[in-house]
Formats: sequence, structure tokens, C-alpha cells
Amino acid sequence: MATDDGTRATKGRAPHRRDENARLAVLHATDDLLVERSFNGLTIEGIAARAGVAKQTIYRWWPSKVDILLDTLIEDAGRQLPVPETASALENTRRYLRALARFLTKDPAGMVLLALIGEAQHDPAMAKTFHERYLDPQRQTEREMLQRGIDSGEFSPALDTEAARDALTGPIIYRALTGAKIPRTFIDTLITNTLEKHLA
Amino acid sequence: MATDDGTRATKGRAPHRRDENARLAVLHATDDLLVERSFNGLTIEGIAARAGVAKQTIYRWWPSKVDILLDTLIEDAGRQLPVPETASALENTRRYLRALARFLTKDPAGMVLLALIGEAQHDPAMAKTFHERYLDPQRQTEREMLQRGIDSGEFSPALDTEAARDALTGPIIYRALTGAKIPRTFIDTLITNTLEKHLA
Amino acid sequence: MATDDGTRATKGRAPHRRDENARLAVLHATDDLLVERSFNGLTIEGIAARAGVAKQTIYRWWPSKVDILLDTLIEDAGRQLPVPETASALENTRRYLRALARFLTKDPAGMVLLALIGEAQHDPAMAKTFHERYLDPQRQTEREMLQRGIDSGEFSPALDTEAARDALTGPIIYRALTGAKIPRTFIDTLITNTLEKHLA
Amino acid sequence: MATDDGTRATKGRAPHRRDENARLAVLHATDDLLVERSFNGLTIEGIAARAGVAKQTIYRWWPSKVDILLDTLIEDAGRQLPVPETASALENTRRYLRALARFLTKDPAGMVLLALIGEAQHDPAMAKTFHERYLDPQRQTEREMLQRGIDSGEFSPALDTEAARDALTGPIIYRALTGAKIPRTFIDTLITNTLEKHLA
DNA sequence: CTATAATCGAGACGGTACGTCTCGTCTTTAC
DNA sequence: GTAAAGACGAGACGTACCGTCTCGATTATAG
Repeated sequence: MATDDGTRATKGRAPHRRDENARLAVLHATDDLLVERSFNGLTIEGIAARAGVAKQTIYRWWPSKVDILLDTLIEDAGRQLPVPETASALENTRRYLRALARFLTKDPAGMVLLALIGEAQHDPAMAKTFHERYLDPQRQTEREMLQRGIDSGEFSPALDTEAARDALTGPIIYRALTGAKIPRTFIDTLITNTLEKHLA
Repeated sequence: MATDDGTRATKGRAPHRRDENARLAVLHATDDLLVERSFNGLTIEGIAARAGVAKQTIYRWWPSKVDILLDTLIEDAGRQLPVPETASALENTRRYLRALARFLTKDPAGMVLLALIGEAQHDPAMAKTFHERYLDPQRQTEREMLQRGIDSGEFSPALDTEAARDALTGPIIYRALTGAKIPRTFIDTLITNTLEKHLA
Repeated sequence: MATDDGTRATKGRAPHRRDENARLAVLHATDDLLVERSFNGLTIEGIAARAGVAKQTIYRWWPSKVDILLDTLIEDAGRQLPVPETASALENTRRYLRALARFLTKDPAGMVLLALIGEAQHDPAMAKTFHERYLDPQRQTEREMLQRGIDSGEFSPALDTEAARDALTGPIIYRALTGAKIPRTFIDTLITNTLEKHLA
Repeated sequence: MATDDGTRATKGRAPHRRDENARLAVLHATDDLLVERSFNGLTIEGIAARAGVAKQTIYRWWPSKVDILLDTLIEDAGRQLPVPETASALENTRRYLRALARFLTKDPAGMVLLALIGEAQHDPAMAKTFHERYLDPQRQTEREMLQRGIDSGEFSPALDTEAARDALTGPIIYRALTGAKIPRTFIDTLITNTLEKHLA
């Protein structure tokens, strides 16, 4: 509300260019339909109808339905999945993994992430975009989270952050992909096994 | 019961004569096309054309392309991914995880598994079948591998086989899903971290 | 009745070759289905199912569904549509045309004839067979009916039997084809207009 | 109303823009293919391919191939088969019947009419549409042609126009349906027999 | 009194066309 | 120059029948 964030929020009516209302209607319709009908039931025509928007308006701004989902994911993940920086590295990691588990199993945006991981298996070109726009930056963020622990002396420099990141997030994401529960103790055990020997 | 030769099945009365050549042609064509064109480029019409088979012949025996892939996966995974039983439980596990990594990154059938995990994110009904026909039995097999270590006294009874299985396979599968390398040291570290404290 | 007509009539049980029960079951099933579902709804598979007969058994004896219909038509038309020979040529003609109108509008076999006339418009090869096996002999029979009137002196030798035949049967068949009623007076007027000036 | 240029149609409000080129391409392709391959060899896929049009474009505007043929028939019959009004009623009738015979035996659109009469025998629902859209109006037009002769005093009021129409057109159409020749003398005889006694 | 040969029910098979769905492009009209 | 509307070419979907082809099993004659 306060300082008007870049896009200008179309107060009253759009000035002349891209219709912000249409953009939001598309993103919300996509989210809703993904939850209701799953990825395979999600079609551009369905999104257009639900959003009350012409198909061409979607194609003007997004190359495919995957790109719409990527946009919602990046917006939502940035908001729902920040890396905590307030406590110790160990505790930050624990909090982050718990948030990740919650995000994947409870948040509709988590379903978007799972769907995109799925689609990456089906389309190599899409996989490339997905890596560039989401997976690689996300991985980098997570490695930095661990790296900060090394830098502060909390973790041993011998810790392989790349390997540790996958040892920690891999089981959580795999459980989400297979619809399995992810209890706190499961996360705690992962952290203990992966990080305890590197604690100073 | 007694002399039961190879084919079995047709005891007493012919099950009305499915063409084994057609069945194999479809499975092989599907495998080939998945590698060549990816899951999204895989069509029933394409499979039929490549296999030299009528579309209806496919629909007669498989409800969808996913079911064809499941059949090839189950056949190939059974062959390529046996649980070793010759060495210690620890060593068997190591060998199994290495075979899994190789299967996922090198074997065409590993690509089938990744594609099916992907599709399970897009279609809940398919996910159910996939769990029943592949994931659940596979998970059970893997848990039994660890359980035999407990039974023989090699692992502590405190080992949670369900959690350990996911801590071991989760990172490997996640790396395969994201196209990352899976070096031996990565696997060895997983095993060490997950199992060492439960070694007798 | 008397001297056993060639086929031998399968008393008790077929002697060795063609199964007369199957033949009749096919003919009856075809007739029934034509009435129930119309020509376009008539399929070899449907006939086989209704007759309780294998598809191959039909193909063994008839090249197509049209040939089955031709068989039933020839059998039924011969029975239902004899040329009367008992009265004067004029009266015989009147009776024949009335029987023709009744056959076409009331008898299921009349529907077979209309269907075959229809199919002849759709398939030139079929039209040829149809002419050879039904239309030409039938036309010949009808011309002979008129010719007998000339021979006996009842009609003038100037009567063009070919043209008269079509002037008489054409309107009746056309009305049947268009589902129109064919009252007696319509037939009587046709006869009067076509034949009266050639009456001796 | 005033300056109305060639295309007209879109007055006031666009009827939402059907592609006239596509429409004509379909009608012509259908005509051509009917002549080349007969009704049974005519397929929607074949028409689409020949017309260079997507199958869906055909289905958007026509429910079936029969409806395409009806459209071509109505357009062509209106053009090729006008009721002459310049001479006496008797002469107009003669000219009309000659044009009808020529239309049925020489004009490709005549083949369309024969095919549709044929198809009406195979499909009751189609027969209904065919009557409503072509046969009934056509019959009405032909009766009016005769009625004008009565009105002008050329024909006796006792003339049954319905019966006379069928007595005249029935034999011509029947001959066309059976592939027979239709010489002028045949038509002249029909006219003489049917109408002479009603001439004033 | 076998065997041989043809028929029969059953139904899988390679095909073709069906009518539907959704894609991504395009064109028109209105604001 | 963006937007709603929607026709268009393209092509895969899953279904219905086509006509051909085994596969046992049945059964009357011919050896």
C-alpha cells in the first residue's frame, strides 16, 4: 500500500500498457486450476476462460503454461520460503527445512514446485529454463546458508555444502514427490546425521 | 505344478492368444521414443507407428502410455536393479545404491522411472497406480534390505528403516531428477552418515 | 416339396458342409437389425453378435453386408412379389403395382430394396451386382408382364414396354423412397394414363 | 441498404467472421471427391485434405458430410434448375423436366442429389433434414409450376398437382437412380400421358 | 474306425476414419 | 497498441468397424 512497488498497481485504471488486472487474474486462475484439476488438467484455454481473459492475452506475455507457473512459483517461493538469518546456522537450517517441508506439503505454491519438477522430466528445454530461473538460484541460496555456518566457524570447512544440501533437501523433496508425510523428527535426524560431525 | 515349463500361464486353456511379438515391439518402441523425444514427445500414435502395430492393439492391452512405461519399468527394474544379498548388509546397501545411481543416470529404464515420478505430479490417479505397482513394492524391498541387517545383528534395532531408506535414496533420486552427477563419494558419505551410528 | 431341392434341407443334422442354422441366423439377424437400426447402423460385427455367429463365418459366405441383403431380398421378393397371371393383363398389372406399393411401404423386405437402391448410389461396384442380380431380372419380369398383354392382343403392339414399365413403377418407387403415401387412386391413375390409349 | 458492396452480409455487426475461402474450398473439394470416389469413398478427412483445411473447420460449420452435400445441392440446384416461366405451362413443364433429366445425368450436382436420395434410405434422421431442406421445397416449387397452368386456365382444375408431379418426376428420377438413359421422347410421352386430358 | 478336411465360435491383429480436444497463430472490432 | 472474441491449420486423442488371420473344437465322410 505504502510506497507503490514498481509496477504501479494500476490504481483506478491502467495507464496504457500491460493490464495488471489481467496479469493477476491469469496467475490466480492458474493457481486455482492447478489445485483443482492438476497439471494435466491445466490448459491455456481453461486459464483464459477462468481468468476472463482472451487466449492471445496470455500468449502475449507467457510462452507456455509452464512459464505462468514459474512466475507464480518465483513470486510465492520468495515470499514463503526465505532463508532465516536470525539464529545459529544449525538452527537456521532446521527452520528452513521445516519451512520447506511445510511449503511442499501444505502450500498450493508447493504443488506448483512439484509440478514443475515433474514437467522438467518430460521436457528438456523446459528443464533448462527451470534450472536457470528457479533451481540453480535456489540451490545457490541454500548452499550460502550452509556456507555462512562455515564462515562463522560453526561448521567445519570440510563440510561439502553441495553434498550436504542434497543430503538434506533430497529426502524432503523426495517424500513430497511421493506424497509421504514429513515429520519433524525425520528432518531432525537428517540434520543430525548430515551436520553433527562438522559442528565445531 | 510339477514340471511347469517357462511359459506357464496357458495351463489347461489358452488365455486367448496375445501376440508376444506385438507386445515386445510396443515396449521397445516406447523405450526408444522416450529416449529420443522425451515424455511429452511420446504419443500412442508414434509408438504404434514405430512398433508397426495398430493403435487399437495398444489400447487393447494398455489404458495409456503411462501404463506401457510402467510395464517396461517393472520388467527392467526387476532385471537391472536386484537387491544384492551376497555380502554384508552394509556392503549390499552400498552396492544397491550404486546400482540405483547407475540405473537412474545411465540406463534408459532409469529415464522411464524419472518420467513416471514426474507424471505422478501431474495426475493423481496415475500416482495411485504408480505407487501400487512400483513405488510401494520397491520401497518395501529396500526396507527389507536394511531389515536383514538388523535381523543379522549388523545394524542396531533402533534403526528406523523407513527414514533411513528415504535418507539414502532421496538424495540420489533428487540428483537424478535435477540432472546432477552422482559420484561414488556422494553415496559413500550418505551411507556413512545414515548408518554408521547403527553399526554394531 | 417333392424332389428335394439341391441343398438337401439339413434334416436332423447337416450332412457335412455349410451350417444352415448359421445361414438363417445371419439372414434373420440382418433383417431385424436393418429394421431396428437402419442401413448405416447395420454392421457385420453387429450381425455376427446378434446371430450368435463368428464374423469369419459371415465373411466365408458373403463378401459384404450388401450381399446378405441381396440374398434376403431375392428370397423375399420372389415370395412376396409374384407377377399375377390369372386375370387380364390390365388387371394383372394393377394387382402387381398394388402389391409392389404394399411391399415397399409395409414389408420389411421392401425396406431392404430401398436400402439397396440407396447403396447403389454410393458404390458403383455394388450397383453393378445389384443390377445383375436383382434390378435387371426384375425389370425383365415386369416387361414380360406387359408383353403378354401385347401378345394376347389386349394391348397395342405400339406400347413401349420399357417406357411404360418405368412410367408405372417409377412414381411408385419414388414415393416409397421419399416416404410418401401410395394410395390406390394414385396407382389407378398411373395405369389409366399410361395404358388406356393402348387398350384394344 | 444503400451502397451495399459485393460481400454485404456483415451489415451493422460482424457475424463473427467465417472464412469464405475455406467454405468454398470445402464445397468444391466435396463435389470433386464425390465424382471421383463416390459417396462411400467420400470422407471428412479426405475433404479436409483436398480443401487444405483443418478437419475442425469442417466440423465447426457442418455436422456431417451429408450436410456439406446438402449445401452444395441447394446452391447448385437453385442455379441449374430454375423453373422456366416464359412460355406456356405445358412448355415450361417440358423444359423443366428436360433440365431435370440433364441435371441428374450430366451435372455433378445431379450426382449429389442421387447420393442424398440414397443416403436418406440409410439414415432416418438425415432423411428428415433432407426433406425439410430440399425435397419439400422442391416439390412445392414443382407443384406451383403446374398450379400456374391451372390458374391461367391452361390446365383443368381437376388436375391433381401432387399426383401429376410424381407421375412426371418419378420415372425420370427412377431412371437416373438406375443409371438408365432418359431420352426426350420418354419425357414427352410422360407429359402427354399425364397432362393431355387436362388441357383446356 | 480312424484321419482328414472343412466349418464353426472366438477374438487378436493391421488398418482407416471417426468426431473431439487443445494447441499456438491469426484476424477483426472496440476502446 | 492492448484487449476480448473466436476462426483457423495442425495433429493426437480414444473409439468403432473393417476385413484378415490364427486358434482349438467339432464332425461327417474317405481311406
